[in-house]
Amino acid sequence: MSSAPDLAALVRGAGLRVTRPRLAVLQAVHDRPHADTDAVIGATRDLLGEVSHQAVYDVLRALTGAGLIRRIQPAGSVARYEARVGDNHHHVVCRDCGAIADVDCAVGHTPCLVASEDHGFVIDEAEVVYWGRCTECRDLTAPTGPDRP
Amino acid sequence: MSSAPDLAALVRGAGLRVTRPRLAVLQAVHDRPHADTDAVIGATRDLLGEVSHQAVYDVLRALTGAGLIRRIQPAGSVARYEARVGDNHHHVVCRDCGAIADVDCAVGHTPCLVASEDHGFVIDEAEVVYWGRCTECRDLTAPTGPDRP
DNA sequence: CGGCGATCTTGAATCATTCAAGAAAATCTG
DNA sequence: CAGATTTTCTTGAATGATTCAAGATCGCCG
Repeated sequence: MSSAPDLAALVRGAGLRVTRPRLAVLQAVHDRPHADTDAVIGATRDLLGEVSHQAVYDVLRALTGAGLIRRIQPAGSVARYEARVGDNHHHVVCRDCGAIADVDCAVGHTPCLVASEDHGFVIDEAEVVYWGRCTECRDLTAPTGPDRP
Repeated sequence: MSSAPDLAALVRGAGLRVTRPRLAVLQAVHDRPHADTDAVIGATRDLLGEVSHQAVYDVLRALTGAGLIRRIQPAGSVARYEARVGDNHHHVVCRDCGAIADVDCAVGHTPCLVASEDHGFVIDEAEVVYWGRCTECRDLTAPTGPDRP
């Protein structure tokens, strides 16, 4: 009695069949923003019991295609998913541990959406990734350089 | 004889030993911007004869670490490399064929470099990927929808 | 011209993701 | 509500980019 009915409505509203795996995966992604596939599989099993990893892969693809979740994949990382869709927001990624946090772009609502030269491409999305180091990783390397000969 | 000496100077200047594989890989990346690892391996072999793929992987990592080339990896793509470094430029990526083109950001020199909220992260780079469809792929899907029931 | 250490070769391993075929379940229809 | 139909899930295996590891080779310094 909380968000379960909402999720079912979301799934059905997207033109998808409502199944237990889909509800559980959607719930998991809602609960754990930026979780990778493996984490989603684990969270889904916590909610549901046994689920094949293939089912989770299929569901993630279906939900992504329906626009209910968003797939993000910073360079060097595995696929991650988030349920915050529809708004224009971007991500900060830690170069060391891969941690991800949300940020709203500083430049108005449609940041950098106009490329200086589009080479004939029809652009529909501008994705921004801020690279840096999170607080924890910075603290680890700052005091004593562990290994850099 | 044209850029060979320059490349050697570049490699040495970066504090790396000058080897034939390194020169060839650097040349290959200069010649083919946005080539993936496999293409770089092929181009390198055209220049050098036999080279192990592992050597190319090692070299690409070394050159990337030294800042002589840049690794780019749009979501869903394998690693690609380019020799245009040091300037602030971004990429347009075709959702269908994965083609990549360079673009300079429309917003001044440091586009979106200031995140509205950095969550304590120390940000050192803002990477922008424009997603869309290239001219060819647009022409392919527009006239007659091949498959979309 | 050695010698040391970085770099290349060879060959195998990893691991996220995908492919494939059959079983189970969800929606539609009568 | 049963039956038919199509989608979705399960099981099990394959793919492929990238990495690991150990030994041979080669660049660079003195």
